Amino acid sequence: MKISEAAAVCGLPVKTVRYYADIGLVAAPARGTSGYRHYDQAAIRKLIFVRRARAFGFSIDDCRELLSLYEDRHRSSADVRHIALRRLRDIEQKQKELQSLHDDLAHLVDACRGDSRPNCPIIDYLS
Amino acid sequence: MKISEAAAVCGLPVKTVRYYADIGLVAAPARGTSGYRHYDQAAIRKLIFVRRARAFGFSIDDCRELLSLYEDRHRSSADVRHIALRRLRDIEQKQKELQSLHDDLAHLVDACRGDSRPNCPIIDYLS
DNA sequence: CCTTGACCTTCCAGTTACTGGAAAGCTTAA
DNA sequence: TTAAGCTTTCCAGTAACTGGAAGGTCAAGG
Repeated sequence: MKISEAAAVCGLPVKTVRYYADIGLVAAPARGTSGYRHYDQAAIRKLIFVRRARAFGFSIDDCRELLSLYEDRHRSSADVRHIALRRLRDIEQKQKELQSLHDDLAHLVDACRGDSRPNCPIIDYLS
Repeated sequence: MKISEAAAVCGLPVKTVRYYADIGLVAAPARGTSGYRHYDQAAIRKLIFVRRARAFGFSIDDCRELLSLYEDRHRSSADVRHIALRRLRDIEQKQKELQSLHDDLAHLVDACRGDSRPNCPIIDYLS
């Protein structure tokens, strides 16, 4: 499979697939005489795996670790769980931050008349 | 006030204050013969304003608009409110995304035994 | 056989909002 | 005077791509 077909099958942009090859995340297994990258089923599976992991917000480095665990028949599920739990804590942290931002900002937006006059609690708060 | 004092007063890193000057967000009002930047009270107030706006997650470009509204005695509060509402919608969007990420990931982490065996619902989900 | 268009390659630059660090100039206290 | 501690500019790096240019490859149609 050439890169555009592989990308289409995996649901990733071609540029991204090439980028993943460049950084050694998911290498193309072979190159023909043309110099074109060729992707086999194993590479396709890895690309899909990475797409799903990225959708959870795992970093590229996390994806590297997850991929190597994915490939490792003797992995401990504890290692996988550890990475996932770390990401979960990150998400929860961000949720808390967003929640207070949201509440504060919503309060200000609510208090602002939003008319043609200059008086504005939002500006007041930031001043 | 030289830059390090201004930065300390505003609660910003020196590097950031210099960066804001470079990109024309908050310019230093004057330079002495030494070439040092000097900050007056108006500049200090702008820096603090920007710090607070950034804490709400407003982009640098948003900060530019907010600053110019802050400076404009003839502003309409509607313009301020519009920018804030846009940011609020962004926050809400992100909250929704994080919520579903959280739920899905929490479910998987919960289902994973986290022991020394390779069996792992997290890996299964990503495969 | 030639050309055309679609594909592929590499490489460079830009994105966001800083941050770190090097090399050199200024200031001030001892 | 000299050394510490400020300041300056400039360059590079961060995360994870994305856009675009210049040029090589391939398959089909005339």
